[in-house]
Amino acid sequence: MWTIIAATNSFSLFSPLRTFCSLVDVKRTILLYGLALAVLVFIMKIIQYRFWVKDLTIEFYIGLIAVMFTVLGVWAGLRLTRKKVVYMSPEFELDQDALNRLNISKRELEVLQLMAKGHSNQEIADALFVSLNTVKTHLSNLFLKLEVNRRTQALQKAKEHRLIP
Amino acid sequence: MWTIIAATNSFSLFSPLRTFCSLVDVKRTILLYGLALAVLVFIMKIIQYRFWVKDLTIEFYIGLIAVMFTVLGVWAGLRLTRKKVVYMSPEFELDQDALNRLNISKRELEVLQLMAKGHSNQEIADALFVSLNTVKTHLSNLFLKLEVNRRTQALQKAKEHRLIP
DNA sequence: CGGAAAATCACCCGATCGGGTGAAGGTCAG
DNA sequence: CTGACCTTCACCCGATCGGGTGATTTTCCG
Repeated sequence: MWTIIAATNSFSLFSPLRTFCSLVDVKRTILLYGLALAVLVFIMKIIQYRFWVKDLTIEFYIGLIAVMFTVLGVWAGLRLTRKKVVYMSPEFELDQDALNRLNISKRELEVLQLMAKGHSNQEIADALFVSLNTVKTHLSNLFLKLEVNRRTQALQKAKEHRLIP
Repeated sequence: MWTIIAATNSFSLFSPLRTFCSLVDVKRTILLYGLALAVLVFIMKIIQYRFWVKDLTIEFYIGLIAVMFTVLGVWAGLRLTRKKVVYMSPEFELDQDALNRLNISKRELEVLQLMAKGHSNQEIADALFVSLNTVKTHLSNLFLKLEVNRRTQALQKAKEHRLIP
């Protein structure tokens, strides 16, 4: 669970990694379903032989199976659709036109995205393996292109232009 | 389905109304579970008498019930937690619960909202007719309550808590 | 009424940010 | 090849921000 969230945070730009995580989810779900069936049969055997009961009512079986698979269904359903919760803004798509219109370079966009996450200039520099001065230069150019003079204003404008979620 | 979404959208501030909706949801879920059980028994009867089969294998029963209640579980789970999905809608509404939970005062919220618009501390002070020091105090308290130490991080957190759009 | 919480303001200090200038190397189209 | 553009980095300096402490007044609830 934590790894999934972390991965989503760190690599939200990489769809291949996201697909990989989903596959793992499905696999785990299938495995757990099999496990549940086995447990179910095991419980029935225990009940039958442990208490010398040969014929439990059909209603009991139905109830047992129903409860178990309802729980499993709820769990699986939530797990397989948890993406929607994590991604918070489902239908965000980078406005490529705005990028061209404002002449914002690839590197500047990266800095912008990290800034939007609340990182300081030093943290951005560390994340991109460049010096603090470089980040400041990129940000200065960004502020010029966005026609702002504060990072919070930049975030506002960038959101309006659909450059960040 | 659509009515539920509409209701959740329109009245997300009114806990009583939301509770009412939830109760309706639960009631409907219980009703549908009963219905499912009835349908299940009905299907079994049909299978037994329609095809002149007296003793279906226990595995068949298990499979049938499992599939049915898995589907039902997924459905119920998604339905009862659909709130999270609804929250993603673009329309913004202040989360009053979060305000109380985080102990954020009215004045602090005003400062937060102005900060979110990209204003500097001095501009916020001018807008609220208070001194720069006051704004700084409010922001310090906000940062404590939001557990951040930068205004951009505060914006992130505030957005997560649905305190700002 | 009394106390808790909120709102207001002040001062200090170090860290960060914003703005300006300059420069070196790489890429790529004309 | 050459010029435009991107990327990288450096230095400087003033403004702003963040954090801490302390204080007074106002508001509001028990």
